[in-house]
Amino acid sequence: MRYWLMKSEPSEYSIDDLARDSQVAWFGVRNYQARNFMRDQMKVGDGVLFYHSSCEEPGVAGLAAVSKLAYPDETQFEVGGKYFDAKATRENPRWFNVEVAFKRKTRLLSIAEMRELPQLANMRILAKGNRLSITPVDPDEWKFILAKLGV
DNA sequence: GCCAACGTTGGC
DNA sequence: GCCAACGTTGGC
Repeated sequence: MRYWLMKSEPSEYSIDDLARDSQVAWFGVRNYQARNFMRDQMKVGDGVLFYHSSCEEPGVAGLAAVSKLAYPDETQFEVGGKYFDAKATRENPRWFNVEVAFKRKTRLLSIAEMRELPQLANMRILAKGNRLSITPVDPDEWKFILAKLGV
């Protein structure tokens, strides 16, 4: 069992949206590293920190879990769509997505607060210039964050 | 296979 | 809205 942090812009899809939907396909990822995490490493049951990015108060907003193994991202085939990829074919898909299920909303653990916690100093999300939308989380970091959030 | 140019990300 | 950092593209 592994742990992950997944970014989403709340104006696009927030923790409240996930609470409403219960489960969501994590489509639209167009970065190879993030794709590889989903395709090669994420397993059903893995823990997910749901992170709000590009918003007024960025930070961890809730918890989710991987609920379905990776499969080809349907949006790569949608001609004219935002996520269309002309080089992808059904026989040889390029992009994949897992699905994640809602666990719970938490108080916001802001990036500012995270930066002040030495236990989290090595998190990818805090590294300068980090842009990866999916990053692995250490079991120790996961435990610490859950304790911090009183979960 | 190099690398400059370009587009995107995302905190501030 | 700014801009640093990064990934991708494409000419050579």
